[in-house]
Formats: sequence, structure tokens, C-alpha cells
Amino acid sequence: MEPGLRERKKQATRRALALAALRLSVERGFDGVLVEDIAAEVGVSPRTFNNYFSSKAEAICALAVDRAQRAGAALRARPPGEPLRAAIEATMLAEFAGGAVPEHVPDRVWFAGLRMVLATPAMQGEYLRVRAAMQDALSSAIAERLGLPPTSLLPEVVGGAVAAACDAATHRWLHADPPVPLQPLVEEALRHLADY
Amino acid sequence: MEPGLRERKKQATRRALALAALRLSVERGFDGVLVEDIAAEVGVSPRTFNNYFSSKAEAICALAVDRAQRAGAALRARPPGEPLRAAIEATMLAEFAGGAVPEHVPDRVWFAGLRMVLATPAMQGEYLRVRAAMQDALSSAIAERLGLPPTSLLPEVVGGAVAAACDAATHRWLHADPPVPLQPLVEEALRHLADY
DNA sequence: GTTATTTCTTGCGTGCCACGCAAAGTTGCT
DNA sequence: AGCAACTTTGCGTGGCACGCAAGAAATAAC
Repeated sequence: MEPGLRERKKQATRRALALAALRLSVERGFDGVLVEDIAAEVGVSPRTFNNYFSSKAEAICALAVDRAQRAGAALRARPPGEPLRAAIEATMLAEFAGGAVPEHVPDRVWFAGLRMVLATPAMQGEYLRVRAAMQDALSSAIAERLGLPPTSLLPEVVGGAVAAACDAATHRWLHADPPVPLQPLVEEALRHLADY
Repeated sequence: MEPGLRERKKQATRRALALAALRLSVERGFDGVLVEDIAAEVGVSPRTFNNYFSSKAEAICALAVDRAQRAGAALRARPPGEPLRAAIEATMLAEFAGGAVPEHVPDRVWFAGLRMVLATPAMQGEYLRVRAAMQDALSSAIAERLGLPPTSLLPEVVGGAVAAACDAATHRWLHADPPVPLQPLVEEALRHLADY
């Protein structure tokens, strides 16, 4: 069952709303853009916006959530024999290679968007949900990989730890002056985790 | 400079508001209690509520944030020579000994409150802030302990990993049926972290 | 190809929330 | 007591999230 016209249109609208929300917030700040503006940008009614997202903040972070979930998929795709730590490191280094920018999003917008989100108190809660999404994606991939019973805490713990490492690297990356590449920071963060 | 009457009264009001917010939300659910109700319970105007907390959710989680910060203080208080991992494990096991309930909060309310928060989408973002507060508290204690330069990612990574472990243990604890004690779960979670 | 059905969009109305502002009330210092 | 600093309060505003029902569009059935 391939996606019909209906479904494709829905996804396109969703994506357009998320992108518009991000771009406008970068340009004018979180409080400088109303839900109304985002809807107008996409050519849709304000009421429809709330059919897709239950808050302005959710829309702004939606692309980041999608991306976080892809990290889980990438981990699942590693060869099954590979040891867990190696699989995780390979996945994360690949994933964060180019700043980890979703398709069709200009680098500059993504970077500025992350900074804006982290600097805006009203958005920090939503950012933490992105991090939680990455943790969940990793945890479930890890659980599947190791074939552990659902009573084991290992997947959650390791998923959370890896998410924390990526998060620390991302923070440093965003505030580095002069700019530094992201990948080595992720590498360092994962090393600290392994060394603990 | 000990706290004057003014400051003590403020803290008392803050605490009373947080506790009322938690208790009422447990009784009636998040949407069943208005800011107005919480303010009334404490005998203060609704406008004053927002002088203390910038949202209903923040008030409900305020006690948990306080407690998370105490974990950082507890880690600082460990003997300076002790190896990091041992210090962390001792701190966390002590901290989560009795379910880690703040003073003057009935056990039942704390437990039910955590469940309510985790089950309510509108509160999950705020719960994640509690977790972030614990991470920050631990990170800064670790950085101080090890005397690392602020360029090192280690404190953030380890703080985040430990917070993730505690969080995983807490989740399991809340959903365990029949109930199990929290401490062994924390122990298991920290072991997974050390084994990774 | 027309009709029936499901699904999505939209407008409207409602209730709540967060906060700016300025007036009134407290507390603390001398 | 008197003054300065701070807190509480009421009022008003703008915005947000969502329930509901009517209209429009896509899909399915005949």
C-alpha cells in the first residue's frame, strides 16, 4: 500500500508548517511570530495548524524529532554481529557528520534554529523532548539488537547516556567560538562515556 | 546574613503553592485544577501565583527540581579523595533510598504525583526539566570535583548519563507491579552504565 | 461516471493562561 | 515615626489550544 495522494499531501503540509515555523522563529524570535503567521506562510487556516501540531513549540522542533528518530533507524541498520559500542559509535559519528541537518533545510537556518531554541526558555522544554525522542529511538534499537527482556534497564540507560553525550557535544558545538566541527566533539563525548 | 522575615515568608509561600499544585493535580488531574484553585488553596491572588511560577506545570514540578539540586549538593559533600564513580554511586544510592521524597510531602502524594506527571502529555516537558536540573547539578559538582577546564565535555556527559540512569530506574519503579523498592533499580542502572 | 463515504479543512466560540502596568499594602532600616 | 524597598493585587490584553459542526476534497463503490 503506497501512500495515496491524500497521505502525501498531508506529509507535505506537515513538513511545510514545521519548516515555516522554524524559519520564521529564527528570523523574528519565538514571540515575534504567531501561529497565525505560520499558517499564513503555508496558505492554510490557523485552525488547521493545530490539527498538525498541538503547540507552536512542537512545530518548531518537529524536524529535529524526525531526525532523532532516524538515528534509531540507523543503529538498527548496522550489521547484527557488530559489538554494541562499536555500532553506536559508528552510527553517531555518521549521523552527526555534517551537523546533521535534515533535507531541504538550509544549514544556516538549522544552526540558528538550534541556538534560538536553546536560548529561549519557552522552548527548552520542547528541546528536551527532542532529546527524549533520540533516547527512545536508541533504546528501542538497542533492546532489539541485544534481544533483552523488557525488564532490563540496560537499553534505557545506555540510550539515555548516548543521548546525553550527543547533547553535550551539540551544546559545545553551538557555543564554540571560533566554530569547530561537530564530529570530533561527539567522538570526545562518547569516549568520556566509555571511560567512565 | 540569615534570611529575614521577608525572605522566609516568600519561601513558605512558594513551597505552599508548589505543594498545593501537586496535591490538587494528583486529586483532580492536571486539567481538573485551575491556577485560580491553587492560589485560593494558599490564600493568595491568582496574579501572585504567577509572580512565583511562570506556569502551572512549573509549580507542580518545583519540589522535584529542588530535590534534584540537592543531589548535586550531596555529591559535593563526598570526601574529596574518593574516586568519582564510587562517590556517584554512594550519593545516588543514599539519595534514592526512601523513594527520595521531599520533607513534608506525604509519600503517597509524591508517588502518585510522579505517575500523574509522566502520564500527562502536557507535563512531560516539565518533567524533562527536572531531569535536566539533576544533570546540571551533577555536572557542576563533577566539574568542581575533578577540577577540569570548562572546555571538557566529561562533566556534562557523565552527569547526563547518571541522570539517565536514575530516570530509567524511576520509570521502572513507578510501573512495577507488584511494587519493588527503588534502590536496587538505581543500583542496576548504574551498573549498566559502568559496564557499557 | 455518478454517487456514497471517508477524511481533511475551516470558522466560530470558549475557557484558560501568562504577563505588563500601576495602585495599594507590607516589611525593614534608621 | 518616617522613608525606602519590596510584594501583593486587580485589571486589562493578547494569545493559545481545542471542541464542534458545516463545507470541501479525495477515495471507494457501484
